[in-house]
Order: sequence, then C-alpha cells, then structure tokens
Amino acid sequence: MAKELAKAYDPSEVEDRTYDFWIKGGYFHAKCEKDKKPYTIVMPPPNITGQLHMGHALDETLQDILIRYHRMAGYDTLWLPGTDHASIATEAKIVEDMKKEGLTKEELGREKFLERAWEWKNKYGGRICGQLKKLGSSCDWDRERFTLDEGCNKAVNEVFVKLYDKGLIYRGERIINWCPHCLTSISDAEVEYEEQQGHFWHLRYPFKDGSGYLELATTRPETLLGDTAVAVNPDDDRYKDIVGKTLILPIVHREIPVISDNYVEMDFGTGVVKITPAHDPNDFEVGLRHDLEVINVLTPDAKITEDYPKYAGMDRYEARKAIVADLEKEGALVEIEDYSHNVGTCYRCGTTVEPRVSKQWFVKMKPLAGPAIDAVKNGETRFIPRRFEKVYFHWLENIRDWCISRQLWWGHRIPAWYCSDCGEITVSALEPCSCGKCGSKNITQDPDTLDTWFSSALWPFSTLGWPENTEDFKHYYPTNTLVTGYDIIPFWVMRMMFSGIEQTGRAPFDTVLIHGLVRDAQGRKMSKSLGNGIDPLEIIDKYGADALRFTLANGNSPGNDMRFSDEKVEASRNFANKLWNASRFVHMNIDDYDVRNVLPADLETEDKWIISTLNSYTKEICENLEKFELGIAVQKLYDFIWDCYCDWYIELAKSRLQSDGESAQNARQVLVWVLTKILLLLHPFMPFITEEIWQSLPHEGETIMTQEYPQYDENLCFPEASREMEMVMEAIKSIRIRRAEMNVPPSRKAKVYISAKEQKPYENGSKFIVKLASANEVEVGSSFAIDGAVTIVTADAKIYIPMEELVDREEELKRLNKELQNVQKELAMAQGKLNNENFISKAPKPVVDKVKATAEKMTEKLALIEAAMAALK
RNA sequence: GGGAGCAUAGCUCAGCUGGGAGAGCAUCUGCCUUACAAGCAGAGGGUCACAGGUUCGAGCCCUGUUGUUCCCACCA
Repeated sequence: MAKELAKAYDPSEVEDRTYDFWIKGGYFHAKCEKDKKPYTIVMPPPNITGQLHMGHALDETLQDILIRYHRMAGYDTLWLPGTDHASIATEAKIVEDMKKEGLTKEELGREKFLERAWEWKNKYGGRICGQLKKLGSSCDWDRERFTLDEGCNKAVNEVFVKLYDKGLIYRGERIINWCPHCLTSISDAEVEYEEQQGHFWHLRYPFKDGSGYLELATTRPETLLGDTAVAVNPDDDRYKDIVGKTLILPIVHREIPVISDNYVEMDFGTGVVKITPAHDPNDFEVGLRHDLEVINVLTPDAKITEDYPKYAGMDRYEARKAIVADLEKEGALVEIEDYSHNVGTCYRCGTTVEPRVSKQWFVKMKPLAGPAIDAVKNGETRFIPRRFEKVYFHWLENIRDWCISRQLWWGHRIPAWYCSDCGEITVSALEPCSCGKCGSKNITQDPDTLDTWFSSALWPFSTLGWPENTEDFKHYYPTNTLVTGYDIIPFWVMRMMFSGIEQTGRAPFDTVLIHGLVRDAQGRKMSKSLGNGIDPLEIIDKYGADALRFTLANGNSPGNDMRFSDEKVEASRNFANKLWNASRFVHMNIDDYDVRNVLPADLETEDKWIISTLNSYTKEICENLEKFELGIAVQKLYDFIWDCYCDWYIELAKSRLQSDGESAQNARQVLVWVLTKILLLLHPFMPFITEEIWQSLPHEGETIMTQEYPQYDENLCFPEASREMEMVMEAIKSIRIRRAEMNVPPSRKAKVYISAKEQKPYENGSKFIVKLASANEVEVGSSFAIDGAVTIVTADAKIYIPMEELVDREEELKRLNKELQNVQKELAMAQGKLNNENFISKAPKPVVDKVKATAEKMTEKLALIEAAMAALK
C-alpha cells in the first residue's frame, strides 16, 4: 500500500483494492480454533432475486461491526454468509421471464423448469453477494451457503422426517390462504392485511315455507353460491324460533338450514350470518361444528367453477357484479352500504388472498412453541431491545398450525411418496424405491415443495453441517448474535428458535439484535411503488462505503427506525476526510524521522491528557459495544477523534513539532500512537479508510483487521495532568469567547495576564495560550492591577487582556454584572441543596460532594468577579 | 378490539441503571491560524407534547390526556 497519502481521501481508489487484499490474505476465514472462544453470526440470507437495498446495508453493517470488533477482541470469529432461494419470488420471476417467450410452466414441464431456474440462480444469484462485498462485509466466503444446496436439502429432509415420525407434521384438508396470482398456498404470516373501501350488501333469504325473509349482510356476495347455512347466535331471542327452519338460497335456489353458533355476534348487523365453509376461515370452522357441506365455487385462479354455468369463468369481481345484478332482479337485494374493511393480501404480489379448502401439509405448532417461549423466558436467548420479546411471545402464544406445502416447483420437494396401490404415504429422507407398507413400486412423490421459511428455519445449524456432527457445528453452534429487523420476527426468528431447540436441543443464538427500518428523508418507508428507495451502491459510489456504514451506525439505537438523507452521509464523508487529513498531518511530521509506534518515556502534560482521555473513551466505547449500543459507541469515537485529537491535541502538539529535539520526537510518537489506537477503535465501523491509514503508519502485522482491539488500561490514567491541562484549555476557550464577542481578529495579538492561586499549570501552558488564544505574551502571577483591561474569570483564574482602545468600561461592567448574576444563581441553587437536610442525608455521597465543590468554586468565582468589577470602577 | 413505539434547539436525532439538557445539519459572526473551506474559532436557539403523582431531586420512573407511527386480531 502507498505510504504517501493522497491530498483528499478517495474511497473509490481504496475500497476495492483493500477488499481484494483482505480476501487474498484469507483474513475473513474462520479457522475453527478450539483454544479460542467462538463468536458466530449467521447472516440472514438475502433472496437471490434481490438487489441490495438500504435494509440490507443496515443489517450487514451492524453485523460487520460486531464481527470485526469480536475478531479484534480475540474471538474465533465466524460470519457465515449465504443466500435464500426465495421460492415464490424466484418462481414468479422465472415464470415472468418465460411469459416473454410465450412459455408456461406446464408446457415446459417440471424438469426443464428447474433447469431454467438453476441457470437463472447461477447467473443472478451471486449478484447480491458482490454487492455485500462493496460494503466491506468481512464474511467467510469459503463457507457460503444456499438454502437450496445439497447440505440444506439433507437437513430439510431429516427434519421433515423426524417431525413426521413424531406426529408433528401431518397432512390434512384445511382452509388455507391461497394466492390466486402465485397459485399457491401461503402461511398466515405471509398474509398482509390492508384497509380497503368496499360495500356491504344487505340481502334477504326467503324461508322455504313462505313465512317471510331473513335479512343479513355480506361483503362478498359472490360467495353466496357456496353458502350451505345461515347462522344466528343461540342466545339471540329474536331468532330463537327460526333455528332449524329452512331457507331458500337466492339465485341458486338451494335449501339451506338456519343454525345457531356462538361465533355470530348478536349486536353486529342483523345478527345473521351467511355461512360459506369453502371460502371463509370462520365459516369453515362453523361448518366443521355443524357438519355442513363444503361447496367450492372458485377455481385456483379465483374464477367461478363450471358448476355454475351462468357465471363460470368469470373472475371473482366480475361474478360479484353479475350476482348482485341477479339478486336485485330477484328482489333479494335490500340495500348497498359503503363499508371499509381489512382485506388479506399476498405479501409477495399484493393480490387479495382467497381462503380455500385444500389438502396441505402442516406443522403442529403447539408442542414446538412451548420450548421456544421458555428459551426466551429463562434467558437462554434475549432480545435487544427487550420489548420485542413481547412480539415474539404474542406470536408463539397465539400460533396456529403452519401450512408448509407450496404448489410451486422451485424449492425443497416434500419427501413424501404416495402409493397408488394401497394409498399409504411413505415419508423418507432418501428416495424410497417402493411403498413402505405394501412394497408396491407404484409410488409417486408429492408434487409440492416446502415453504421457503422451512429451510430458512434451519439456517443456523444446517449451514454448520448439521445433521452431521461436524467440527464447525460442534465449535460454532449455538451461534451468538442474530441481527435482523423487527419485521421478520414472526417469519424467521421464531421459526429458527423452535427448529433449533427441537432439532439440536439448544436455542440457535444467545442474542437477537433487532434493528428498525431505514426510511427516506421524509420518514416514509422505502418502497418500489413509491420509488423513494435509495440505492446503497450509488451512495457508496458517491461517498464511499465507510461513509455509508458510519451513517447507518451513527445514532442508530436498537429497534428504532431511522431516516436516511444525503446530508447525513455527507457529514460522515466529511468525518472520513477529517481523519484522513489528520493522518496526512501526522505523516508530514514523521516521514523524515525514524518514529517508533510506542509511547515515549517522558510525557508532557498534553500527552498525558490525550492518552488519559483516549483511555476513558476507550472504556466507554468498549462498554457500549458489549451492550450492542453501536450508535453510542461510534458517536463517542467521533467526538474523541474530532474534538480531542484533531481540534486540541494536534494543535497543542504543533509548537513542539516545530522545535527540534527530544520533545518533538516524543510528540511524534504520541501522535502516531494515539492515531493508531484511533484507527483500531474505528476499524469495525470504517474498515477501509482505517486499513489504508494503518498500513501507511509504522506498524507490525499484515492487516489492521487482526490487531488487538484497544482496551481500558489503568496505567494510562493521568488525572492530575488532565486536570491541569483542562484548566489551561478552559482559559484558552474563555479568551477566545471574549475576543470573538468583541470582534477582535486573531491577527491582533495581545498580552495576557493570568492571576491564579495555582500558577504552575498556567506557566506550563502559556505556550498554548500564546498559540491558541492569540496572545503574544503570557504573564502568570498571584494578582495584577491593570487598568482598562478586558477581564475574564474562569473557575480557577482571573485573566486580563489589556486592549484599552477596545474596552468600553460600561460594556465591561454590564457583561461582568451579567456573569455575576449567573454565578449567583448557580451558587444559590447549590446552597439551596446543601441547606436541604433531606438532600444531605438521602443523596449519595459523590453527588453531595459534587454540589459542595460547585458551591466552593462559585464562591471563589463570585469573589473574582466582584474584584474585577471593583477594579473597573 | 388488543399491544408497542415515538413526541427533546428551525430540521434529523442522541441522551444507557433518575443529579439539573447534547450532536449533526441549517442560521448568524469572525478567520485562507501551511492536515483539512468536506475546514478553524465563536454565537443565537429548548417551561425535554400536556396534566397529575413518586422522590431531597424527573427528559429519564408511575398514572392519565392529546397527537403520531407501527404490529396483531378480523364483526359476516
């Protein structure tokens, strides 16, 4: 790497080169070192159909920060990457592609279709990984996995068979959510409800005996074709006498009974509900209880079946119109009311889902949910922030059986074979050659595949080689941290939990770090339909990956959404540039000398101050990293680098650097040493720039990635020197403030008199006051009598600057008076507390001491100000 | 209907287990002080949504109210 640093930081020049360097070095590869404590994250696998979006960028950045930190902190660190086959999304994509060529799935056939799908996967599936690399993700690409690869398939079959044998997987005819566009069943979690404007059609069904009508209302008149009963509440006195009577279903003219069921709410509408077991989940349940016929009136693509010739082939909405018109003709329509209600839609394509009765495979959830709840209740796994545990519990406590079969081809095929001779189902991890019961060879495999989430649920252990007891599995499982957004707790987190516990006996991770959504600058969700998505790759091109990562990490607190804006990235880019230029400054001063990257034996006050300050910041940064408060950690780092190192220490060091001798050499060493610590601390957040600079400085080792993360060190505490340095810094700041108030340009130098009880710190610091507070001379003494000077009072000193021509006595008095009032106020407050016996007795000692100290300081300051005012008069 | 989050400077947000409010951006002032104008030195600006309560002390804890966002449920 170049030792000479370019004038301004150019990430595009650095990033790809650095990533290649890391890859070639094999630094991301986990070596399964038994003597080290493992730290493992399995990456939430992005869909192969996906493009990197801001949500990924945030997720990956947080993981990479944790991974890089732990790697430097001495763990055997594994970050396992991979991709998800995303059955519905991918299949839809392939079908769409084929459509352009005028082909359908059925025409092509299963085998050819899968060939195509794999081709597509091989061509585009790696795209997202390339994009992850752009971010600097330090994952172990040697261990990259795919949810549909051979190993995962083996795990899937193993789990399916085990659950089936335990009776936890069963096949049954149930009402499930059906997407008429994707032509497959979907699980409850995959249904999204949205409020839609609709209508309420009030209808009347005549009694068979001609004794009048029963009025009811529906939002879906077309399902009337499948009505097999009308229900009322058993406690409803209005309808007590009609239960058991027979109605004539309008249009269809089928006879249907009036039944009573608790499901019906008496005070909603007329208290009468039409029951369509085939097309409504609640009605289905009612149908089971009353043994009603299930009449399916819709085809898979939601058209009316051939059984109703008049409407056959119409889609559900056309049919609705036609049926309403016919109802009106028959006099069965009473009125149409506007009505807004929630409608379930497919989370992939947005089509309104159709409840549909069909034979599907299910996972029995109750026995699996219990242990998964317990694992979080007993602390084996914790969520950060804790409040998401409630979401998790809520889902598991109210869970219904999971429909896992999908009428798709792209996915793990269900390992079940049906015997056409005896009808037995053979479930087996390996393909059987004959029926398990009768031995017949006439067996055919179930055509369906499994829900994508079935394989994702096994991800934390299938990727480590399970069901084999591999070295990786033994060493890295259970994993440590799962980083993911709160939106997929029900889809994924929950399912990994119960799968991990059921299959391995242990929860798959100890911590679930939940992050929020990245929204646009106006706070809207980024979405394709709004077109407000921001492409992370464009941001990287423009500002660099480090700037993007910094932006995503900075100020982001667990579980909270964040807004993304260019201004924020700009600020991050500026920060990177600041660090770059500080490094250039250091180079300017060390390149012509032989500078070792160690602390010198003799430290000056300012050295001790920066080292001590760095040390306490290091402590806080590490503590926050351990607590997963990455945003706070990076904020502290920012403050230290910009304010402490750049704005103060570099400035303080300048005068020494201009001299020649031991003191200058010591300053160089401290500059390099502190900068190196900064780079190490910052590396997890901004990996590229830190590596680039680190390489250019005196160092040992191949890469910053594997250096030891800085830790708090008791030997680096210099409280006394820090206190003295801060006294001088306060003097400098207050002189600057006064001068700025009076609009004195820096070029106008002035002598500064400092009177103080403790003079030594100011004597030692006078060179800094000269340099940083526009003084040409500093005199320190116990007291001065100077006429017509600007007077400044700090906590420890009184400062005079004779600039008579600029001093307006009136103004000075006014200003001092204002300050006097402030001090009096503060003093009064402190004394108020000290006079409060309750405070003295109940507040902790350090707090009381602090208030006492403040009171003393303020008393002294008050005297100083009064003296200054007297001198002016 | 149930649950959760948020409400802090003009804007975007920090503020971890309660000790008297911070950052970035924006605004204003003065600086090319040879690392950096993507910069430096300063300034202004907040009864921390509202009302109660607990406490010696509350932005932080409790109760309620209002506004806002989200999740779940689904009364046809």
